[in-house]
Amino acid sequence: MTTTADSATTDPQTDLVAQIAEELARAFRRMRRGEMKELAPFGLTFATARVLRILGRAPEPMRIGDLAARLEIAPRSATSMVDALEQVSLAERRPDPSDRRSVLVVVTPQGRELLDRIGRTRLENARELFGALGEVQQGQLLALLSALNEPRPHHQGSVA
Amino acid sequence: MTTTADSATTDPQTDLVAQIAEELARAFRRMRRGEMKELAPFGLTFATARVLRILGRAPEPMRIGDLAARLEIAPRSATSMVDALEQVSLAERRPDPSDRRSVLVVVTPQGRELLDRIGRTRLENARELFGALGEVQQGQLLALLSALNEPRPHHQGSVA
DNA sequence: CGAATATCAGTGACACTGAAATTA
DNA sequence: CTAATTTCAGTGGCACTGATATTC
Repeated sequence: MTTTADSATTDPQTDLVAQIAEELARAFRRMRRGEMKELAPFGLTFATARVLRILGRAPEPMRIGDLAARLEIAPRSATSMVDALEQVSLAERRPDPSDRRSVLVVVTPQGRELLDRIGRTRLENARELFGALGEVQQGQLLALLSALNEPRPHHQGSVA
Repeated sequence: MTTTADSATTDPQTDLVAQIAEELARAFRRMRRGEMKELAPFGLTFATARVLRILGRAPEPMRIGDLAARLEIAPRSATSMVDALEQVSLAERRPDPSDRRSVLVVVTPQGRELLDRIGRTRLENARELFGALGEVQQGQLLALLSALNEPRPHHQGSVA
């Protein structure tokens, strides 16, 4: 398997993954651009809205480190995200009673309210983008993307 | 509207499109991060590599404006991209003989050479990511993403 | 003249790393 | 003391807008 193509530029397999990469990037950019425009009036960006959603879905206040892990970004970056949310009163830091090194982040009532609103906005935006697909196709797309993102056995970890 | 918004609403029912959006973003970030690491040694970034590929595929030298349109970015941004490529001698500006307002961008021999190399690198990276899918599934994914990106008439109201 | 083309200047978004402070 | 957690400081990537030549 993995018929390692010698003629990389003419291999159909090559073109396939390369094309997927292109289309994936394009879809993401379009989605991001659209959402940025929708969210701006609410004082949110694409990234901060995502953070707010994640915080809102969390069953309990999250620590910065956990948030970073969930977002797949560096802890320092999570700090800045929380800064941004706190600055517009959509989230708040609280001391963690069980560990004074930690900080717990909670969504404020305003944050809850906004989440509800942007949930609908986002939905329309997403429908605009994904509306080209029928429901069955949407399901397929979700399944395929989820499969991509699923952690799977890897050789040679990038352990430093 | 989640009036009974209790804590543990992970809501697997949160709209299909919302989940697609999440997975799409995740896949993009993973891809981007992986490629950035691969490309850095060559003095390229995710975006400049894309520009170089597009220039390399063009049958003839591209004008900045056309490049911007192809990239779906502002002309001013395309200028910066070309700056970056020119700075590392992978592309060059040329006067457009037919219009002195315009600039034509061409890939240098070094650029060609590098394109060939990163083509292979990129392939490995993409296989790493998309390898979770079989060839048939890859084809499906490409078809679905392409359908998303296809320009289509605006519509109000949804299928449901 | 108005329109198109590219560039200059400044900014915003979002991620990174490395170093420091606090606490376990 | 070592390790974990967060934050500070600085930087890199990549896009944007508005203003400014230059040329059509």
